[in-house]
Amino acid sequence: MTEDGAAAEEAVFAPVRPPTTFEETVERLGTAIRLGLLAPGSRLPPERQLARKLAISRSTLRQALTTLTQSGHLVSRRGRAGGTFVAEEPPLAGGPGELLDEAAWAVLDYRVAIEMGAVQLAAERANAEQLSRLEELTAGMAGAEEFEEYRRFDIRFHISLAEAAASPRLVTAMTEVQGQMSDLISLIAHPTEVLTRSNDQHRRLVMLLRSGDAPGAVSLLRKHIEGTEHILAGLLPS
Amino acid sequence: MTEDGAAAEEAVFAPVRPPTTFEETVERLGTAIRLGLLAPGSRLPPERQLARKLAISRSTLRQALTTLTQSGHLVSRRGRAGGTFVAEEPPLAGGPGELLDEAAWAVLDYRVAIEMGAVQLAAERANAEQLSRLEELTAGMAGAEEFEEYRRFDIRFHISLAEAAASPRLVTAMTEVQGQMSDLISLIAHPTEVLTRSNDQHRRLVMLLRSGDAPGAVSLLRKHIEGTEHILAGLLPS
DNA sequence: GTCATAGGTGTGGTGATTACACCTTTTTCT
DNA sequence: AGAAAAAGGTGTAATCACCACACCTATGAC
Repeated sequence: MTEDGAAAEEAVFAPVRPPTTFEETVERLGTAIRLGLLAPGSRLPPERQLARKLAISRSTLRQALTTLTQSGHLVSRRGRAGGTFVAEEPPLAGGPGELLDEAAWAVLDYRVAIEMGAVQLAAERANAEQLSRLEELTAGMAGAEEFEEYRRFDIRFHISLAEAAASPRLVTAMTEVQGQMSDLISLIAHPTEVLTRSNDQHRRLVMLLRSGDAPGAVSLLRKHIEGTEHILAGLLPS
Repeated sequence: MTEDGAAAEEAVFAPVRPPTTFEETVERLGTAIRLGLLAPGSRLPPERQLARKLAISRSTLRQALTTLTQSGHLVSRRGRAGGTFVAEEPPLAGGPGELLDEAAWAVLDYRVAIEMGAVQLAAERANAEQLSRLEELTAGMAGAEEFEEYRRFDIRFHISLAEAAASPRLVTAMTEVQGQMSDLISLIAHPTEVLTRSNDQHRRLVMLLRSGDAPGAVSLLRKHIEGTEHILAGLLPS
């Protein structure tokens, strides 16, 4: 009883490795692009202005921009009407034979938490406008013809869920989760039947949110997530 | 529709400010001590060894240890049987008139997510041993005579929940959440009736986990958390 | 054709972090 | 008593990330 679980002790003495500002910035912008939060072709704010928003020096920001330019996420044009633009066809997931270590799979548990929390709070707080937006996104998924298009709507749907929860912190967490998920998602096939069924769940979820049925919404969401988990379970490395 | 919610955009361009290694280390160890994860009087590993575990240089670790020593969390003794020890009576919360800005309250939403996720997964995965430990902790709370003692058991209960979910990432997140919560908790009074009622919920929660009733457990937990939230709601700064 | 607005470049300085060598204190063992 | 061992305590120099700032270059709008 005086003994704590081993997991807690491990967490305390686990390696400390804060990311550098440069790394964080690449991660932030790169994720936003890969998730389609920054639309292809759209223009970023001018460097000096963006540096101020991010509260970092222009030099560091430029390091990040250079990295993302070299990786094909961004293109920059000089001159008066120039600027830094999101590439028309940004690279989607990591490289082709990307290594997926055990750590990558740990997101799944974290995802359960973030999504459940978002849905619970959305059921309590979402306003009509936010619910309409969620509905629009399900319509978008229904009309999508390629998986990539579907996936972009799907990502926005889940992030919008966090927005409907009116919690900036959950929006950040959800963005992070979706970014890490996309590596895993790219591993699996997506027959249209699966997508259709998945989108049915999205629609029913919105209905439950409309009626304020938090337990129902949470329970449905858990099932929704389990779908992905079961498919991925067959691919586990260990 | 091409417009994204404003919250997402804000999250992308929000200030980037990664903590330093020194700050992270103080935070980690300090939180562990304040939460009672490192018991008063217990001994930390020798500096060189701890530095290796944390994957940082001894110099940086020593900066953190010095800070925590000056703040009264640690004491160090020299000589062969010396070492660095957790103080017998470490300072609990932040200073007396600690400033609680709006940011401090954002934890509450994040807490909802982490706790709900932990409970859901615990209902799915917890083994008998872990459930017994949770029960022991409720017994500890029942027998506690001072609030501080109760609170220590309470913290361990919630962290053990995350351990029962078998998710290291949730353990880390839960530890972080509990650490940030403790500033808020210290703001409110705790009559014994409230604590008793709260612990009743703990016990019922364990029962639901035993029976594998995830929806029931999650729903109860949400109510459990709401209790704290409602009390705190009256103290909001804005 | 000029000027405003953008990206591109270079310099120097500061603070965080590291590696490494060495000192001091205290217990334990012979 | 004396030596060895194990711990914390100290100092130094190198490196790296980040920043502020000044300046150059390209180019579209008027």
